[in-house]
Amino acid sequence: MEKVLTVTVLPRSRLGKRSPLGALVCNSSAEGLADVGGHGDTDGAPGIRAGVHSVHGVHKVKLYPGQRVYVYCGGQERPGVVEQHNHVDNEVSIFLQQLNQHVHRKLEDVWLSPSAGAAHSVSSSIDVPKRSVESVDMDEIMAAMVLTSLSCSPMIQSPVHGEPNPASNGMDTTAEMSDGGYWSCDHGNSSPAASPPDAEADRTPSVDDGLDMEMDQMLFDEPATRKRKNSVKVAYRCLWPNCGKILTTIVGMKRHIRTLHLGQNEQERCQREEDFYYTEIYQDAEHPSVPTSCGSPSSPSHQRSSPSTPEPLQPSLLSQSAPSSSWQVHSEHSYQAPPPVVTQCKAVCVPAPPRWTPLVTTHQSKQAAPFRRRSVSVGEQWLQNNSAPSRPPHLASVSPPRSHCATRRVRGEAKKCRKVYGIEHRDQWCTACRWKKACQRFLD
DNA sequence: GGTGCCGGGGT
DNA sequence: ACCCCGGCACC
Repeated sequence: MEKVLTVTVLPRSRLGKRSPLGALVCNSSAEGLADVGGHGDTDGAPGIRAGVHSVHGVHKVKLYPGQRVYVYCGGQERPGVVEQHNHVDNEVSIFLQQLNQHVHRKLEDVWLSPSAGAAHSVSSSIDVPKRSVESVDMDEIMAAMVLTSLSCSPMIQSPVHGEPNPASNGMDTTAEMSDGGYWSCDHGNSSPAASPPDAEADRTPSVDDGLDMEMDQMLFDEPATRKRKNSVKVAYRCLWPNCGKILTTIVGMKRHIRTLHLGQNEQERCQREEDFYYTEIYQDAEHPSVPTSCGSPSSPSHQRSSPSTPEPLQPSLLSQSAPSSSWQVHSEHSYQAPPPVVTQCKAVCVPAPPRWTPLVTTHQSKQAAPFRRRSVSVGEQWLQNNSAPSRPPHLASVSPPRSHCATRRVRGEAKKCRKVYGIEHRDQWCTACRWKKACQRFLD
């Protein structure tokens, strides 16, 4: 099944056999959605809880928005409709129609069928499309994927914006952009002219990407995700072309979609289709704006490569990474003299020539590193004078000129292996001496 | 010129 | 990681 999914659904099959997403989608489409709780219910236990899926070795059950579930509330079991399933907390947000209120329950506390009525067929109580597993087709698989992605926070997908990858090429940018567009772009003027289902199909690749990412986040980045989810306000945005209406309740949004977009006669046929036409949006308390920025599609690269954002980042990254790399450089050889010299030399260092002021950060980081004093060789001087000024900053930062404020290690007073053993007993030298490195045996 | 050793290349 | 060596600074 996984194979089918991987090959059929995902254009770029990146899901390995053990891919969590593969497993989830698999379950979502075949068990989680079409056959939740009804499959493998061989022990005949009534009042199946969603969590019982773990009995089948499935640890994550996907409850999709609109799915009918049962929970205990006010001392009795009440039917409700899933609004949101938070995989991270394993918490389900449920709307209880009877009480007209929203509740949050742990997944374990959610029933997929009423506990009353022991012989109640599980599958009959579950509000699922009446289709067999064999009839799982593209639509259903895609639906599973879309629903899965809908139920997860778009914030999860947006971290890319936080740390733009300078090396990302056009392809990457495009993919990410379409992703962002999917989540939050205003459909008022930038929506595709295609009909919504087509639009949905068009988006599928991006959903794939997003899904991939968010699964990674969900499974491997839980703390961060949880932290974020708790601090955001949830709203729902209508994805219908030229609509973009935002409502705070999922029920209201569904009603909006049904009445305004789907129409009454389509209501039956598209029982759950309204799920496809809205998306959750999150408003962070700290950043009161829609998570994924929503630039005009005409200038997609503007967001990422805008000089204001990534550029300041670069120096800071450099200034953070450069020292460590310098440290690494200077300590990479185990035979080298230990750091005592370091503190001494740090104090001796002087700033780099003013010519390099644009690269202040690079030099500052470099300053911290040098261990020794070193004068400029003719060749180096020439390089510095001729090629350096015309060298683009990023190249310079990649391979900065040797810092000539550096100190070359003062020649030690101690005798070295060469002197002690003589060149004829080279095999008795310490390794460092043999390699023409700083003597390890006779430290200064 | 001898020596120490850094930076870099090869495996 | 290990090994080698060109090249430079210092003596």
